[in-house]
Amino acid sequence: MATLKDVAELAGVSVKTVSNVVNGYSFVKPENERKVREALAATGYKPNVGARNLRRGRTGFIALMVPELSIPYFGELAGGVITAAHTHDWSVLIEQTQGMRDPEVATLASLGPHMVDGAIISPEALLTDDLTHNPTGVPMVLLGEHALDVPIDHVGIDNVQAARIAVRHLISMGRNRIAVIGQNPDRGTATQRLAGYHDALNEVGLTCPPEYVAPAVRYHHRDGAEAMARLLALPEAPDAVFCFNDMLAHGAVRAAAERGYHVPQDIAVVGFDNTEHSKYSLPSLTTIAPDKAALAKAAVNLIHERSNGDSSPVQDVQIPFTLEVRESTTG
Amino acid sequence: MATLKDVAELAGVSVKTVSNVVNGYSFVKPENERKVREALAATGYKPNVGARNLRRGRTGFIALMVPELSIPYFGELAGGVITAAHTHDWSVLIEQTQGMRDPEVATLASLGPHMVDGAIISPEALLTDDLTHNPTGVPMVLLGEHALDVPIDHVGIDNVQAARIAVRHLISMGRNRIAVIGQNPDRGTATQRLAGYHDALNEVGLTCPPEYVAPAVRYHHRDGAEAMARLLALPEAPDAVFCFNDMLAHGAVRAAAERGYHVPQDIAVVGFDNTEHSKYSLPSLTTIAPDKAALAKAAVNLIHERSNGDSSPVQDVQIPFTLEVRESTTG
DNA sequence: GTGAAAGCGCTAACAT
DNA sequence: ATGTTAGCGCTTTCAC
Repeated sequence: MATLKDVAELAGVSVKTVSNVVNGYSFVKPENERKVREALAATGYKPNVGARNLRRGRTGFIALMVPELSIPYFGELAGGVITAAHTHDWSVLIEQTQGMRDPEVATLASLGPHMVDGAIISPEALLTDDLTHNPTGVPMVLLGEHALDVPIDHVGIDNVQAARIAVRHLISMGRNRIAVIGQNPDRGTATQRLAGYHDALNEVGLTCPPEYVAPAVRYHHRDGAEAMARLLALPEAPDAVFCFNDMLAHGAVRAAAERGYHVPQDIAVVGFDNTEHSKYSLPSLTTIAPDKAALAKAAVNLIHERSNGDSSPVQDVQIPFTLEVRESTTG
Repeated sequence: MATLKDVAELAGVSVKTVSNVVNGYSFVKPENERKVREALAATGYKPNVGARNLRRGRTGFIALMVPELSIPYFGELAGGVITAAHTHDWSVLIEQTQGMRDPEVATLASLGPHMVDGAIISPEALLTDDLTHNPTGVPMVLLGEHALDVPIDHVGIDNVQAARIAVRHLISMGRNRIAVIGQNPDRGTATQRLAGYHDALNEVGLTCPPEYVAPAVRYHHRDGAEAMARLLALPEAPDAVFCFNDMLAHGAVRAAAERGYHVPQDIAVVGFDNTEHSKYSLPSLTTIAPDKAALAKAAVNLIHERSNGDSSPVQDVQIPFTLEVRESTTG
């Protein structure tokens, strides 16, 4: 592999001159520039990014920490982050945690200024204590979960408001026995979505029996299916369900269908995340659609500003969302 | 950030000793080891991976190039690659190409020994010419598409055989007007799957009218839906469709349902890839299920062997697969 | 405008 | 068993 020195020797100039040409710095005598460019082409020189970054004190990478890339929401998110990162000349390093605390802590500890210029993390089991002191030493932004008392930038949507809108929609469709699937005291977002749900019910004087709040540890299809099965076994089954993500919702729809219930006639279902598949499922899924591209872009930009020395107060960026009304609530 | 030198000074020993302790090399006097460990803890030392790798002549990264991470198959694949890479102390850098040739070529060109120790690439539009001379200079393995005359390791499944098994299944369910969706002369895998399809038909003396071979440029839901719409508009509509991936299949199922066709009663559908969702869709999808974890592991191991100097002949690793029989063909 | 040389943090000879 | 030192490839003062 050709180095700067090789090119310099071939061109008969100093390393500095070659470096200048490569980086487009200062003025180089046209003749020298020509010679350098020829030598560059002849050797097929490619800069050693590692060495360059070692010298510059930056790494050229940002890390993205997610539970699992195989979950469509995180796949879509990661795609957006990669795209956004490219606009700042960053490559993206992806780490998976399975949504478990130990891997999350370990991943954070393994990150550092030597490895990445920043980290975008989507924690699932991390405790507030784990984050009171930024464990990475690089700019960090939190996605989704929002540990309130933590001095770290956050990007997300207004979960309370989003949940309220989702449930209002169900009410407007004439439903009044509305359940939720996904309650989980360890997830801040779940708590927020539950609050929005209660808000919407209260607004119209509806109440919610405690057994209508179905918990879920993971948010996979299976969990949604199991929760739905329990809800439908209740003496008075709900006529609508608000699920805290799309996978829960698809699992719930399937469980309903297996028991002979029609969605939405017998029971309406709303999801959260608007993953690609929800537009094509049978029935297509009504769901809260966060602007994922904006989310990714905001997170990356935040890292960029922070790594350029921006030390303004901790930010909480709100990303817009919409309610996509589809067949699972309108038939 | 504490450096090796800082730790050495604090512990009152040389950098070498600290380095020895950190890397677990040779024998260190117990007393020194203790002092070093204390200093390590006191300074919160973390090795500068960039510098270490610069010195070692490795980067600690492998690249994974895929069309889009938002496509579930690639999300699942990427998850597997990250997991497998960790067993060799590699972090994974993911690049997206949108399945277009220019970004694919550009990405390959941007990779190099300075950036990554190897690359796992899932090309979609790359031509044989782009690969006759490994453009990265690092060990590379091709996934899926298999440009036959290229001197690069390949990992994948036997597409001809898999397609044959899928279509045989359809035949065994009593179907005899079997169409395919996904034909694309630019994709080697499509050609192979089409061959398997024809094989299966020939085995039982069935023929396939040319209009039963529906092309698809991209392999998204929409493309499957459009293709299915055209097939159903045919004077003699098919009674089964073999789709070249699960997204095409889900799109096709939806298009059929929108036109009042029941799957599988009126038309059976088989997919390819077995993405997570296919187990929970309505109807659940019969599909070819490659062992994705094995695929990822094989690809990473190949890179590992090659980067350790293995220069045995080009390999083509076959990964096992199964046919998952579900509701879309058995109702 | 261009060259010489220092040094980013680390590891591997080499010396002790 | 431990210290000293050169150097990975690059950028960047500082002279010229």
